[in-house]
Amino acid sequence: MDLEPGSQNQRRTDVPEVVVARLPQYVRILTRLLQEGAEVVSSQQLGEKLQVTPAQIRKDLSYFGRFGKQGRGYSVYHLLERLKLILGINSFWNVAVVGVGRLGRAILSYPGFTPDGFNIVAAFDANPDVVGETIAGLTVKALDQMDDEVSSKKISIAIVAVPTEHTQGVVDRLVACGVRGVLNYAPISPQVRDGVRVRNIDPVLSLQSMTYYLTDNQVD
Amino acid sequence: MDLEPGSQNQRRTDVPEVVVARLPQYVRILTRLLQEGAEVVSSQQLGEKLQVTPAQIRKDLSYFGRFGKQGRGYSVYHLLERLKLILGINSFWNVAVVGVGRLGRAILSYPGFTPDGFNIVAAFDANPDVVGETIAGLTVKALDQMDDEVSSKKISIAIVAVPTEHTQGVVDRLVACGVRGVLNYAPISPQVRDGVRVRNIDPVLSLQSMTYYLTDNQVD
DNA sequence: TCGCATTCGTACTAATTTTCACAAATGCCT
DNA sequence: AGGCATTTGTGAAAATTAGTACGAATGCGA
Repeated sequence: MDLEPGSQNQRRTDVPEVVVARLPQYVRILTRLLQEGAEVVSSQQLGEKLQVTPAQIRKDLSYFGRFGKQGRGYSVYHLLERLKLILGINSFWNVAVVGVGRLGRAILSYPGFTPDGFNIVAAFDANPDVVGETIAGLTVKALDQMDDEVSSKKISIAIVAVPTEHTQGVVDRLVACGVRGVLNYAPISPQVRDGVRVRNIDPVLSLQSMTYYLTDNQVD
Repeated sequence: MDLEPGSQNQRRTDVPEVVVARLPQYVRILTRLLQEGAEVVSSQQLGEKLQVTPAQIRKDLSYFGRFGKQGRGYSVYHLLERLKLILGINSFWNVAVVGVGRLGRAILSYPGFTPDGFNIVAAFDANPDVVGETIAGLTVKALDQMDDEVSSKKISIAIVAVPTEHTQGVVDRLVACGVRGVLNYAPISPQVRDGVRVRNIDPVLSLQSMTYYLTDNQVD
């Protein structure tokens, strides 16, 4: 079996990260189109909604296979299913939230994770005053229960919202427990071993790259 | 006056966005180095801390001028000052938060914006029950007071944390009031006219591009 | 059934971004 | 003062990413 481009068995490392990063956006639009009752969509229409060229969409999809029909476009339903499969979001992921301060509580109460298949099934905090509290139907556990819970509840992703100075330590413990993906809210970039993935949510960095374009000495 | 590369008067539109997006990270590291008492840093050292190549750092900086000394490196203090000036974060920005639900409250209480020069000076919400409430020292105002407040308090950036279906409308109103930068927390990408900048904070998209690499049929 | 308007998938080309590699400074050490 | 180990800034090369353009399907309507 070989791995020519366009094969469903495309080696995953051959796909540029930028392409992978666009797929969830395609999923978003397709989900909405499906709800609206659309059966077929062209790369042209998709491109308009996403502000990218139709060619880029076709190219992106071609890394994974041939999902369209000439003269017609893509089946909204089938393309959506395939993309979910490719991204691994066709089934649920169990997620732990670590750090139940103000931000952690907002995350636990945020209704946007579950509909997209991310089930928050555990919450941890280092503060004994918080441990035992129930938030959004979950009882907060102590950090030393992480290992047990991660195993028993098959948690592979953690959302980390702890103070900056504790973040690397918490991430290390999570990785030691078997967590393979981390969504970090602290303003640092935790280091992890190969095979573990980190995404950072850092609003200040976003603002700072925006102010560049808002200063007066700009041209555009 | 011409605009050869490396000039401090480099046309801002000639600088790739990826480069601009890296500058705030340089600022982060330099700030820490300054606190730690470092006086000089080489692109080599900077690169190690940021996991990028020294060449990339030198190239990035060269878009804006020549800040280093051969054989020595960069003055931490001076490079930091220059980068802050370039990014427009050498002085304060007044920021409004729109949407005072759970997420908005977490944002209002988040202590990370102020030290980096983003002063939250106003909060708005559509819900009359919330208007008048005081959170983190700010009294929540009604949406129709936005225009007055944005003018009188010289607000140029808004953080929007309202329900998805109201987001585009709120952003439109903000832009009409004169806001030129928007940090949006809803899972859509609001459309704005030229000259207005948007950054989206979307944890679900981050998770979905991560699960791709966590699924079993991967290679790396 | 045939022609035609669409639209995909992809080879090729263009643009962008990163990395390499080296001349030119710099300042430390003897 | 001179040599040497460093390290910058930058052209040129390499790698990556995006866009063009066209042959091959597809299915609708006459």
